[in-house]
Amino acid sequence: MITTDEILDQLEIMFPDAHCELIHKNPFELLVAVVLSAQTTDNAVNKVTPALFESFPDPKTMANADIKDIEDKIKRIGLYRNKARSIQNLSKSLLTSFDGNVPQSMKDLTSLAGVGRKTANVVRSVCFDIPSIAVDTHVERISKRLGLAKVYDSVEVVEQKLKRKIKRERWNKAHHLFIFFGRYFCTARNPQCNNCPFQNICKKEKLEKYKNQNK
DNA sequence: ATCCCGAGGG
DNA sequence: CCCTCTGGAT
Repeated sequence: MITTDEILDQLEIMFPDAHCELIHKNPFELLVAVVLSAQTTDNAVNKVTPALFESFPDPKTMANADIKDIEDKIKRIGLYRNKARSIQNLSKSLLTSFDGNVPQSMKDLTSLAGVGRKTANVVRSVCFDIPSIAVDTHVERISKRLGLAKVYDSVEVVEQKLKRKIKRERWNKAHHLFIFFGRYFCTARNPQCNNCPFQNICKKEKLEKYKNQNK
């Protein structure tokens, strides 16, 4: 039976430069980019953020902007009304509660508009190098296909199981390895099962059977 | 459980 | 056409 460490070793070989692909120059920009990335490809986010940050480079300008100007800048990605409201309100909170800085604690981060546990984990990991496992659509799917979590586990349970099975010093890298594997190889539709090194342990069929039952 | 919500791929 | 994209708030 393959160990979790061996899975990660294999993924390191396949994706030696797995990293955060959201363009950002500072914690504020990453925070906003991650909020924008909900249910949206990071490629799409990277197309709108340069112009967005040129107009609104910091919490103060973002907080004082006309909401419609923010909406126009991000219209091409989905859920743009909610996201515009979130990043403006989040910017206001950064000014009033955190002296204009992005906080580091889970509690403070998730107090911000549009910031849930997944977004907070990404910011903590990438900006502050705090060991974290952010469970998004890719990490959830990969974890279940590789049998690291049960098909019926919630994202919270998936996070707990990954943290238990993966050495703490590998958490941050493991997250991006799963993202790259899920984004470029073990995709939701038409994954490259033919040349996959994990065929013998894959729970893909089981996961799909479970999902079909519950709809 | 539902809504938000455009763009790109198959 | 249908599915998916680094979810969160109600």
